[in-house]
Amino acid sequence: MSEERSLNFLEEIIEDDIRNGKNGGRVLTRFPPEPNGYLHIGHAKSICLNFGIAAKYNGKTNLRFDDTNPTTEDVEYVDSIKKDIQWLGFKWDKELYSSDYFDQLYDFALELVKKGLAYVEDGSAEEIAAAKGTPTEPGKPTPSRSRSIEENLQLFRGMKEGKYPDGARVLRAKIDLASPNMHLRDPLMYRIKHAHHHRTGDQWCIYPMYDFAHGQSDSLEEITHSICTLEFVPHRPLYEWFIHKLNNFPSKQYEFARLNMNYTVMSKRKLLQLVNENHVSGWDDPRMPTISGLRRRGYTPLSIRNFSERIGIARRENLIDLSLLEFCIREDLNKSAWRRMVVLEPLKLVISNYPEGKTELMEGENNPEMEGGDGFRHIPFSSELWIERDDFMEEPTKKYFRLGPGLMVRLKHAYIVRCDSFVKDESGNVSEVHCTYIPESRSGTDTSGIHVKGTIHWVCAKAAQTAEIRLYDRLFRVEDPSNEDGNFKDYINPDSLTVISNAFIEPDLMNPEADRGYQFIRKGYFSLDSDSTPGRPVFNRTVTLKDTWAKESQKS
RNA sequence: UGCCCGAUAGUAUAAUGGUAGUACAACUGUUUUUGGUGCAGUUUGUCUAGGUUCGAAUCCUGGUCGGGCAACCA
Repeated sequence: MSEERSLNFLEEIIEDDIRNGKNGGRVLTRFPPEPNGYLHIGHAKSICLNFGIAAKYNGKTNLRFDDTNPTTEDVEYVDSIKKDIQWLGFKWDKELYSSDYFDQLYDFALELVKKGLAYVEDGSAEEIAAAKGTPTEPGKPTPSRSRSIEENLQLFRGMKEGKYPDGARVLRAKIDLASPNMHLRDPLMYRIKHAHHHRTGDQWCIYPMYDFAHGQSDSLEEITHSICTLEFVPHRPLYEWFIHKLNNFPSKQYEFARLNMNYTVMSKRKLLQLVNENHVSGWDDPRMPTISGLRRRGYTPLSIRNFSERIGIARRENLIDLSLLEFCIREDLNKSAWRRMVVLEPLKLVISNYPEGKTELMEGENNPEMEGGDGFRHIPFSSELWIERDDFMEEPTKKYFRLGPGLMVRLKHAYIVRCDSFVKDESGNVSEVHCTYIPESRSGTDTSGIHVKGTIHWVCAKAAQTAEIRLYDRLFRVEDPSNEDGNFKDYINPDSLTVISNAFIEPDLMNPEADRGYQFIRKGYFSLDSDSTPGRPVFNRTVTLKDTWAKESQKS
């Protein structure tokens, strides 16, 4: 099942650890989101890595919500995160919360205070920052730094008991104010926040900071490999300092480069702005790089897992081509999506030698990539059809294989027709194309001996139903909106959404399956949107088909 | 200009001192009742200057370039 692939650097580390009998060969990872937003494709990379690597080495993965900041977090996010991970196809071992450890973390903090390794700081945020120095100048101690252990104990307990207002005091680790690593200049461990927490309610008014809480949570769970992104590299000495001073389980932190993708943004802060300022309809807008957005867009879990595998894991900054993601979903959907015919921009085609009241039922396989076609459906055919407007040219160019005066095409699953004439309306637009059909050329029983270069899709005008179709394009006009001058929102693509309110669909599509991918032949992959109502389907375009003709015709 | 991380085709990612490979993208050709898919092929690369070595993408030194770090965020 698994093909040969060289190991990434984390797998090498783990195989080394197993070989050396570290942790008795046990592998336990964790995925630790803060529940303050929806998961995006970058998180998917991390999820696939953490769950994938554990599974590969017979280990397990915990889901731990890093919920140490009550003012930004909410159960709405907890629920969406769980749903997204499950949808991607992963099962966590334990569902845990940093807030479950608040008592234990408080005890750890007391222990450090008692060891003289932490102290209560009275200075304001500004005073603390000023005393920290700069990267090129060492910091200076604040008056609080020399407090006695007894006094620290009393003040820290007072903080917990709610004796002080927000911002009045903090607990700091006593490390090294002259360290070249800014994170070691007596980092904050606890701050006062009289805020309601989504799980612990009003039980606490002090909350631990990330650097203190995260490592000790890893330790408490006996996480063996704590994998995070590159911006935490400078935090690692601090991660190790706390574990060492508390003599806790020695979890190890490893870092990899986060995912960046062109034509989108990937930070929660920016995604939140797009939602709050209504540049998109919500976190699950199909243009968003969120997992919920991709799901609604029609992406499959498999395609996202394959994408995560293909982009690789390394420690250098990257900007992945959107085209790779698109390749992954086409690859999956080509094999599974049911083919249907839909006309987005209609033009009437009249077959003059076809009996006027007659209807035939043509057979169309669901998926030609599958053995036996994955079943088939009936498609009504009659003398009047809708075809795509750009499948007719009044004055065809050399390599145009579609309809034009005198030209012949195959109507998919039906007959070959020859264009005899066309009609224009008052404003000069082509309104009807008149053809004759070749009766012996019917699909499957073609004895005409005629070979045509083009095949076009169509929908029977009498039997056609209508649907709303939403066409999506990239959300931003530029590859890396975060790195352009000015605000990233200045680079939003104004044409990222095109709505076709009345496309003609073949009748079978009036009963679409919600979780199925469809390929609208020659147009792209589509999936049913949750805005659909009975009798009024709405389809999202997941991705276009590759279109070498569009490329060719744009050249000239 | 303090500390840390990094640099291999357009984009990613392998090669762990011994033939620079793979995928996507781009381009050819071929097949095809989707200008899709499939198949075959082509183009494009080790940041730089030294050093070690029979041999360097890999090890060492200097430089250049890119990124990160001074939140009571994670």
